[in-house]
Amino acid sequence: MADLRELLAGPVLEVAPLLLGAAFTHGGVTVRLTEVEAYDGPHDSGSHAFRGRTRRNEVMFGPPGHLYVYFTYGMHHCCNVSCGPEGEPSAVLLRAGEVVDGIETARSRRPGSTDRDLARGPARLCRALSIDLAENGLDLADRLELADPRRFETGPRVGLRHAADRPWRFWLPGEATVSRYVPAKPRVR
DNA sequence: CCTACGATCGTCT
DNA sequence: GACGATCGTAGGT
Repeated sequence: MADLRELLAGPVLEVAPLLLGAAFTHGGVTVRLTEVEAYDGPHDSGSHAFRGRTRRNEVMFGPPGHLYVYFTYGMHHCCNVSCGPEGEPSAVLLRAGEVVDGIETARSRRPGSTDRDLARGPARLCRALSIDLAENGLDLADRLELADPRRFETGPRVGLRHAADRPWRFWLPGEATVSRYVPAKPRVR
């Protein structure tokens, strides 16, 4: 198989579906990715990198194959795989997966959850894998085992106010762990 | 099944 | 000072 970093250096819309079915291991738990979203740096008003480089998003500008972790809503972490050539701030958000190894550990991190929901959703996935800001910038070589997704579907991204129309969410058909589509809530007041 | 709401704080303006 | 690439709970159908 070609070098992981080389594969991830391609355009984000080509890299995103490549991650479907991939096994991602961290913190003693392995997840098989079932749903991801593409974020295309400066061309994408939904991207954290749309207004340029900041301290938070600098991993997106670095080499491909590294983890970009951010903290949101005062309580949740979400993680992305940086991709595209160095200097181009694109990334793929890991939205959901199926726990395929270390399930007892994952259960202990999310007490009361059903097995299906352990890594269903970007913040739950980070919780199941014990990922927080300490993992920002982590090199994913040896943690990501790419599969060969023969078939996938695409549709609008979840929960964004801007550029919500772009069909840049990718998922494996028929997977129980794929989130239902929830459009962003309009602001009142 | 579904929709509505609020928690809570780092980041950027 | 405003807002968010979310989630869990509450309550209705």
